Amino acid sequence: MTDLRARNRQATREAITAAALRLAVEQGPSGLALVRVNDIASAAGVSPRTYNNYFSSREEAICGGQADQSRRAGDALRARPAGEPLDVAITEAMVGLFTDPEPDRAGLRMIMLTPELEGEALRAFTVGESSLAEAIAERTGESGLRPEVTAAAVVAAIRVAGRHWLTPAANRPFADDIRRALSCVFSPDQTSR
Amino acid sequence: MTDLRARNRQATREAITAAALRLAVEQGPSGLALVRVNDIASAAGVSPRTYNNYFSSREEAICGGQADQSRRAGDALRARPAGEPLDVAITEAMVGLFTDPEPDRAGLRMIMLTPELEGEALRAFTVGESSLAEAIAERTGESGLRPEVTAAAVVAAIRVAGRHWLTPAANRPFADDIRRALSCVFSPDQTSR
DNA sequence: CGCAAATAGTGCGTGACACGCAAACATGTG
DNA sequence: CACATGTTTGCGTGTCACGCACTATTTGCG
Repeated sequence: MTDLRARNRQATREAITAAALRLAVEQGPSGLALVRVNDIASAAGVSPRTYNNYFSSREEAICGGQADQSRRAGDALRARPAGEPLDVAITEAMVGLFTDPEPDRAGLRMIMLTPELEGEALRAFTVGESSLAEAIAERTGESGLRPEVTAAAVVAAIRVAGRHWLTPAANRPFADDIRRALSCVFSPDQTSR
Repeated sequence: MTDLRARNRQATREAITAAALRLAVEQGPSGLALVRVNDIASAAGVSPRTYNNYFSSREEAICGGQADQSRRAGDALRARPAGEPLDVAITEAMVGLFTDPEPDRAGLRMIMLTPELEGEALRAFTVGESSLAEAIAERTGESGLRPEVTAAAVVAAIRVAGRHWLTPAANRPFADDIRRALSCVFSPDQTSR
């Protein structure tokens, strides 16, 4: 097992992000400003100063969980069997990563649909790009632009899928939206060329 | 012509973004914190309070120009001849939009490679997605996920292209990188499936 | 085991900042 | 020329991020 210190650190980090996201959801997108640093810190059981050792803005704390998840994208792809074609490997890896467990609608809605969080939310998804790009490069043996572009396109597609999944009235599983979005990436429209 | 008011407003906005970016470039990525709101405002010839009417953070001001450019993505695509295949229409529209004029390397480097600006930089590029998606939907007659995913993938590819163009030693025109990146989007790797 | 070094948590102080408010000011209209 | 609408500005306030110094906890080594 890893360091006790490392585990504690991870635990506090998660406590803070969880508290931050929970409080933000409680206040709703309009009342984001009412979520004070003090509240987050005390809800997480740490001092405000410690909160600030982990995150340098409320936004970052709120989106921290999403960022952690995205960062695992590379490992998720590496966990797929080697023989699998690239497109299905990526698709299944992303479906597994982002729907296990099925995300909390309220939380994702807060992160993705609150204007003040837009920048941090994009960052949270985008931090996964580099790790995913590396994993793609390893798998395909390619280097240079293509793995990076593929990774960026995949992440972008998942973002769009998330937006659609949050659309009211739609009650599909998130996996469906991810699959549909990624299929747009892997087989672009040929008819309208 | 449009309102005098509207033009003045636009002029002030541009003065502020220009001043903000210039000062940021002067200090370099490490000294971003030294670029004070007061400096930006006085360099732009407005009061600090007015600066704050236009932008609610230094980061937003610095990246404002990039955001304005991205917002024109939809119009750029609409300006392409109707008969053109979608992929070349998008490619040429984006090349035109982002290389006329050829961007300032120092400015783009500041925006794209400064960690504290990452969130805003992503936002700046991403604001173009919706307008581009609409234009794609108009052109193809499709609706739903595909236009949005395509737009998001295109924007993501351009971001990657920008990163590569900023790579030291490479002295290609930006247009080359954009074309290469977009071709990865429009014809994904079929060999490694 | 016990001690020294490394690392994490905390309190305090400070400078900067975003924004509400209300008053001056500019611009377009009948 | 007056009136309505939109813009700039100064001031005051609450919040925040972070440097610094100190304490507590964990770790590795003799």
